[in-house]
Amino acid sequence: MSKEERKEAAEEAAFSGQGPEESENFLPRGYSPREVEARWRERWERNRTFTPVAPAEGEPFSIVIPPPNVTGNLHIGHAFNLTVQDLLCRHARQMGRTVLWVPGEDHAGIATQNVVERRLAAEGKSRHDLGREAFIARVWRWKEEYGENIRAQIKAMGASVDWSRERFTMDEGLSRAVRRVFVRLHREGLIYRGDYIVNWCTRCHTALADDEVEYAELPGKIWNIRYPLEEGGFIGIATTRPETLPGDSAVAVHPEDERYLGLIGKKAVLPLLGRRLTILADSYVDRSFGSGALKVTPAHDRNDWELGLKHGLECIQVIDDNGRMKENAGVFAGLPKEEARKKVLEALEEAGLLEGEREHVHNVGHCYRCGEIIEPHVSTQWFVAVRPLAEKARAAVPAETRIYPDSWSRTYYNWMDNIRDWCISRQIWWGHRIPAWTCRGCGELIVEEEAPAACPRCRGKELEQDPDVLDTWFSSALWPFSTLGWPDSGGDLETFYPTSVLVTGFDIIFFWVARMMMMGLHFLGKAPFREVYIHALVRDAKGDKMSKSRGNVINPLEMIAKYGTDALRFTLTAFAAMGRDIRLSEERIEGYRHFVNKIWNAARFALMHLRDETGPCPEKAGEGDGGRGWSGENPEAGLESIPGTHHEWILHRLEETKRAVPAAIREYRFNDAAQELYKFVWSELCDWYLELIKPDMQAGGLPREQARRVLLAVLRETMLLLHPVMPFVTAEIWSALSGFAGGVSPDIALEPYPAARPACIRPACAGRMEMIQAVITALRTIRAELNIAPSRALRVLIRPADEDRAAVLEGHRSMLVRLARLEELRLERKGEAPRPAAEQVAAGNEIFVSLEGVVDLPAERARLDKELAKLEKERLLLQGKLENRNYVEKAPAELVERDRRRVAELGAAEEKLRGTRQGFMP
RNA sequence: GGGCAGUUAGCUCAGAUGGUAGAGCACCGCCUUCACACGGCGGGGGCCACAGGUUCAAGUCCUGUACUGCCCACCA
Repeated sequence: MSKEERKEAAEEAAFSGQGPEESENFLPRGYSPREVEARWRERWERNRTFTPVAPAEGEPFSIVIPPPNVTGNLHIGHAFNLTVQDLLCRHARQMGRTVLWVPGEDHAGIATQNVVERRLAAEGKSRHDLGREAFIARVWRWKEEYGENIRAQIKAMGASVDWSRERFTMDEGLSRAVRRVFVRLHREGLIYRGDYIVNWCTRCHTALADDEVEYAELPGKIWNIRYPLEEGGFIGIATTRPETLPGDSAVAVHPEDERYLGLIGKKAVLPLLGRRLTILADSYVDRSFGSGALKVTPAHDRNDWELGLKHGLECIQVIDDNGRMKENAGVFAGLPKEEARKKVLEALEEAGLLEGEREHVHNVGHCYRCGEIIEPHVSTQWFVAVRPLAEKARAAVPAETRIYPDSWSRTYYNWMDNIRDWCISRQIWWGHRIPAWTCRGCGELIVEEEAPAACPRCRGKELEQDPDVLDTWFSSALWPFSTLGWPDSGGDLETFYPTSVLVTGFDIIFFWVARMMMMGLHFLGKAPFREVYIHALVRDAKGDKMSKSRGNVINPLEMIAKYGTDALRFTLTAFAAMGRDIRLSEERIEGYRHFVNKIWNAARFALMHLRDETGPCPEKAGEGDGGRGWSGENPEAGLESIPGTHHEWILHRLEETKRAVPAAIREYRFNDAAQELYKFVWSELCDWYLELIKPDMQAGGLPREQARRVLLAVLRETMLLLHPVMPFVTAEIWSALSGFAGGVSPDIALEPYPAARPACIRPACAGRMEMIQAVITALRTIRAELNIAPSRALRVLIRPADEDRAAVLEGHRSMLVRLARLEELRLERKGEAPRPAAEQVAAGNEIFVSLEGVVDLPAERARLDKELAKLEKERLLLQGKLENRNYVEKAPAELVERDRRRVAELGAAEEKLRGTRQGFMP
């Protein structure tokens, strides 16, 4: 049977549940995440496991979920985000804190509206065919229909959120909060309405905030155009947008530009239209770019708008909100702007005013929702004057809120320092309608939380509500307190605000984090989070940012289906230290699925041995109805006094891991936590400890009882350590183990973090174990490199380095014999080496493996040469160091001493090996 | 233009307070050892981008260079 065939056969057996062990054990042979996860999800939900009960003493722990788009799909970024939050929540629960994790969804104004509009378009209709009310009703239906989708996906990740507190940005409570905030800011003069040049999407037909515009470099052209001067001659102007020419209201040059000094204050004539344009001076103009003269079009360029304000220029709109030329564009009226560009150029050409063109790459803004090129557009919009809010928000970091990693603080400050007023009105229908009404009678503007019955000034009844809705981020900005009940006080708001930590990607630091800080501080007087953890952004295969609407999302559900949620979560956790740019590879998830399976099988092994044929055993996995002790005694008591280096060692390592993991989590070093766990479980518990107790298990009697007690304790606590990262497999195993541990809770999610056992911290013992491991590894290496069949037992002489080591090795004779497969082991400090023999030095001990009957002299000679070279290289390196007087004098004495000992050891080892090699010469 | 990251094994990436380089996958050899072939044991593979500097000692600190990526601003 080939390797492949065997693999297939094994998979088949596991899949069909027909594995050879099936009837012998109560955990199936292979871990099948699908079934286990469904069962625990259902159970946690049914039992409301994650609804916090009355706050215990001590500080509660709370997180509000970054709300995903209600009709969106979970992408890998969400999966990562959720994993981190869930890890923190589950860990905090273990630490005894009252934990609230609030779930919810965002109405995602433009994105959701776009989706529904696309649907309509497929039916050949537009939103205008339905009318506002019917359209909104349709979006709500869509939301009801598809909202369950994202909810199920959050559940699939194992997120321990409290579903009884789920919120939606458009639900009644949150909408009330939105109106309250709007009205209050308006009364405080921090919300105002005005004309402004905004980023306009001619397709979405709405204004966009600056950070909703995405820039992309596109090849374009710069045209040089001659503007005739009133007094004769020309002035050369460079432009990338000739179609805006009809909207020019001035020409600008640099005040110190010698070429144009004489022209300042004079007039130029606008080509094709003949309007007189003042030539003004402003230091904004870059003398070195183009001709150094600039046409000023306040209505269609951000910078020109600023210039226009400064110099009191006329603002002439020539492109309408659909991207077509208006009537005042003369002969170009009615043309789409792209057409107009061609026509303008043709006309200039004809008039002999086009001097030339050249290639030019420039950054063009695009709508982050639909990708359409953004048109600067002057219109009446609502704004938040954010300066006063931003000052407070800036000062709160790091005093009130610490940002991790700290480097992001700088980005945060930078943004706060350069902040511009926030345009919050959007010309769409899906969202929070702006609570402002205009009186038809007297024109009074009324801003109220609820629709007023009549105009307070003229008593008129004809009031018209502002048609616009608020930027989605406006309601998002209130999320940390609106979800906790604000504007009502008390309750959750009192208990859980400020929240403990916000977990989010850096891509929405400005959109969201900064604004939550501003609103939280302004309305509650406290920053909304004590800490902000900024994690890496998961990008798609090409390294592009994934976004809700761009459609380049990767579906983690596929990964879950293939490898299980725990494998995905562990992978993401192991990734979580990289500052940025995560590109998730499927192979890696697959690799960690092996880890999950390894854990599962370690548990199967334990259960097999824990089953005491003289005592009770649980009936079934997953139900854990045992409740009876497995051998009468409290299995946890007196672990530290169980003799046996292997027991002491694993308990010692367990204690170290128990300390290291929370330390890493506290500092958001999730990858370190994952690595620590991985190494402990696989390389130590499975590779060594489980092998070491097999003889104990076979021996029966007291050794077996002792091994079982240690194994049970270690495995249970290991499950607790793993649980925040891998909730499902640990819950299942915990439940299966619970029958052996004296009637404890079968739900690991409610278990406290294991208490430290100071008596089990024994570094000296760990050192002994490591020495034995080194000897065993040396023996295995000899076997492997000399191609000695695994079935062949070895005859070995070990010359221990000293009496201490001799005693330790003697004390673990059976361990050595078993794990290195020996048939004879002599431990003699002066023992005579067998000839021929393979030799190796491990931890100072000289090891000889008799090669009688397995002679492969050339192989052994080659091996010895390799070994010698390795030793010599290391020795020379260290000797070089020690010959350096500076090193010897300045480095810590213990380090120098260590190196000296090592050199001596190496020298001795080399000498021994050389001696042996002599014997191998042909 | 300004700022910030990254550059470590074939690939994807870890390497906190400076002390002889690690993981996963891939690769090579042996093994159907009674938890696991999603496994076991062993192995090969890296002058840690480059150039200087600080230090007894630098992947790790400093300066500069070269690529790559991101963020912010934007030049008509």
